[in-house]
Amino acid sequence: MSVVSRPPGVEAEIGAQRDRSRPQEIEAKWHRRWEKADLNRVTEDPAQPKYYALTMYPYPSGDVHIGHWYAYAPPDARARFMRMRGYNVLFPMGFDAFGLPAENAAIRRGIHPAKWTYENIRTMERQLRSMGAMIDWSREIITADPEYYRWNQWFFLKFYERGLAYRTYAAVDWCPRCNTTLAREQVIGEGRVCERCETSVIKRELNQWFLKITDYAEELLDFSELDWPEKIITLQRNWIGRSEGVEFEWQVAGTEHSFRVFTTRPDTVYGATFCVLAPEHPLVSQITTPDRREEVERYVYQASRETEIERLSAERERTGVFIGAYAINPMNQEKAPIYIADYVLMTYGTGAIMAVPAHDERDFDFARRYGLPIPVVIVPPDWDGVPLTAAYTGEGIMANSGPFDGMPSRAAWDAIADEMAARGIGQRTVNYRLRDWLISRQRYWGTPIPILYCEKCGIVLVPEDQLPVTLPEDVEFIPTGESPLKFHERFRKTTCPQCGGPAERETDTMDTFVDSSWYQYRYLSPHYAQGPFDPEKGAYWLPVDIYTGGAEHAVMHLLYARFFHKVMRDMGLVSFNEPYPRLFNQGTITAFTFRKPSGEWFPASEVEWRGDTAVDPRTGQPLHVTVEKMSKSKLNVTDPDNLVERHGADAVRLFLMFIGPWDQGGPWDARGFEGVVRFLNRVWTVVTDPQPASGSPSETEERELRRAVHRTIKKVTGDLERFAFNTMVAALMEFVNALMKARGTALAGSGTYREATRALTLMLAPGAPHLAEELWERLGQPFSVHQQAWPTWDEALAAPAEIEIAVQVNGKVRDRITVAVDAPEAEVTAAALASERVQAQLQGRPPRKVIYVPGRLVNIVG
RNA sequence: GGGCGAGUGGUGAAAUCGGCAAACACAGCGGACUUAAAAUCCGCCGCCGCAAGGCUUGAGGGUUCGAGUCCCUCCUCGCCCA
Repeated sequence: MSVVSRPPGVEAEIGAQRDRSRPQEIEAKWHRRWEKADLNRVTEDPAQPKYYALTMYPYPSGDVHIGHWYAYAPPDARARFMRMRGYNVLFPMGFDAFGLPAENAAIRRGIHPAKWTYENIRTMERQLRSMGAMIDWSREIITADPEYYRWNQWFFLKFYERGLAYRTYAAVDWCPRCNTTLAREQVIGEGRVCERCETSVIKRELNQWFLKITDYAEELLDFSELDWPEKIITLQRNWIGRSEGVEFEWQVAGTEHSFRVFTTRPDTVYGATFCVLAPEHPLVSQITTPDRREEVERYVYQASRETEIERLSAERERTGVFIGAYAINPMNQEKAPIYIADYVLMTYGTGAIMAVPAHDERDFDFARRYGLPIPVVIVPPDWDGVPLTAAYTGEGIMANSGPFDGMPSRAAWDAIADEMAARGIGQRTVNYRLRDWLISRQRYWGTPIPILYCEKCGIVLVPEDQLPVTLPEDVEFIPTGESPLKFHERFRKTTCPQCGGPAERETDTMDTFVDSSWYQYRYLSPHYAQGPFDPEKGAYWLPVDIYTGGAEHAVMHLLYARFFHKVMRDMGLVSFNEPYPRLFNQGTITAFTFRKPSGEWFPASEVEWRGDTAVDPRTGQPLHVTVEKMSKSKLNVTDPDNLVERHGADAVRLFLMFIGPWDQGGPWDARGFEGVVRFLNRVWTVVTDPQPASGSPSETEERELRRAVHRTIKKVTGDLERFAFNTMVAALMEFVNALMKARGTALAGSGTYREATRALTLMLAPGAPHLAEELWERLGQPFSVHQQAWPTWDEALAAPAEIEIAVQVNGKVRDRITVAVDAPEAEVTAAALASERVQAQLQGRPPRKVIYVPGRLVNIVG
């Protein structure tokens, strides 16, 4: 069989070299010792500066796979580094334990969601321990614990009291597969699919609970206190979608009716030749003339069956129906026919628009289709007066606009807005794309919404002292798609705390993003009973110093948490403005994914490579290869257990750090893993087996090794600070290569060499905590390496005595000269000019200019 | 259609402030050790060229003494929005 290259994506046989440190033994040994010494227990210590390193907690899907390792090992290394630098570091972990997969498992396999979830959590805790993460497990939170979700309910009551939680009947997004409503943020992309299961969502009209995030829209647009990736900020800004405009009123001709429109282009108001109402607009049924009624009703019905994406699609022909009525343009009193069209949505703005065909693309298409006039009111700079072939949306000079003619459109924008305000026609408003946060979920496995419906008193809050409203355990899971809570009589039927009469509980549960909106506070005091967290602990630990996690949460979790935090601030629970002042996103680990010609997924673990072609070994059929996010359904999930078992957690940690920039992610490919295994073996060799030759090393040799030590400390320190884990590992490799050269020489017996191996061990501790601890012990140093001070460097010792300077002639390197590090400029340039190769290039001409970049190069311009 | 990001050896990548492109690895090639292989250790390893030398960071242009890095146009890919 001609297997040419090793299959990527599968953890192949890693060359059978022995791991010299025997990772299986030492890792188990140090797990026991650390546990016994309670090394990772963190307590508040006012004498020490604190550092709260938070990383996004996982959903307990059942196993820690390579993506979790990628998310947790590097931040753990960085947290360890901060601890060695003298900070009291909190690096907590918990589980986002509510959610649908647990419930689906219950329906499919008859396991109770609680049992499924808690068993998964136990497994994942064990795996996280094996990673060697410095997690203080005494602070663990599990959001499915009543002790936790009680505070979700408490927050809900507080939000309600502040007018930030409300119930309304509305058309909302519904996932037919998950059988629940979704928040707008959970409906993804062009296809408008469910964030969890990728099923197309539909609209349903239901009574639902919302949190009023739009009250904070303006403040959420203030990113000035955030040190976040620009990309996330842009996503949030676009999501919130602030637009400034004017809202004004149109009178329906010959009636008492009127409607309001919102426009961002008041400067084009004189060009409005018709108006469009959303088919759902309440006015439609009242102002449609009898002769148009039949056609209008048909159109309204048709539109109701279309999805929002169909209606908004740019490629689609704009259709609509004239409803027989006219509206009066308040600026020039002209009559404009009123249409309904599906491209106007009831959910955005006022559900009605003025249509300016000359200056809006969609209105232009519509006007052309229905033969409506397209008067130009903003003259494009180079316009020759012929009819427009496309809408002109830029700026220009006003025309056909009464008193505003001749003005630049930008100035007319304000002038018309002011005029409308002065005449009482309308006013400037700000419109947001952001909608309120829909939190009702028609599912069992979530936080019950603490609300009762009483025949007499209406909506009644569950009193604070009756919290938590606990989920009943004895429920039946039937695949009807309805929440089991609906059929649980004892849960549903209760008495009203106000009047004592019969009442029914709300059977919807909360979106799990409520849980994650404040979880960082619960870690501080996970069992605190007087509030969501102990304010004394908060005073010490808050705010979070660094938050790490995936970028996929940009407009979900990260936006909700900011909103939640601002409400908490307004409640007086916290005193600062942002929950996560500093954020760093890691990339996604993807995987090679294979499909048969039939389109069926093919398990990545069974693929055979023949050259560059992936084939099914049973049939010899070539497979279609793509790179996808790891997912069980795509059969491309790699789990690192094999590698961990064989080479230890340290090797897996370092490999994941080494493969590339952490914020970049990339396809998983175990080729290259041997590199870190070899590196760790070499570390073991240089530290435990120096093999000194007799005699004493030269002063230069010692100085060079010392220089390597200090240079490496500087490099590794800087790299860890800026999350450059890949170059940190590279720097350590380089350092070990230097030690490898010193090994076996007289240098290996020197104090300098011992200093170097000591520094190496300390610098290895964040990335490879087990091996570092073992080496530390073997160096005869006191337990624990993780409680040592991070090594410091001396700039003078890190600097070389002599440096090589590139000599360029007209920007091209022609020679290199070696000079003393502190050589004065004149000396360096003189040496450069003296170079034979430079002279050859200059051919006797005097240089016109000489540029000297200290320590780097001399550029001679001839 | 709009916004943002990316494109560097056979491969993963490095170059932190406009200053020697390719650090560190993987793969490959050669050598030492070995009866042999693996492992290990040492060396070579962008492209063209016997060499001298020339060329090279998606393509083209510009700014600059000097551009992977800044600016413009275009191509490809990714993400988000429409």
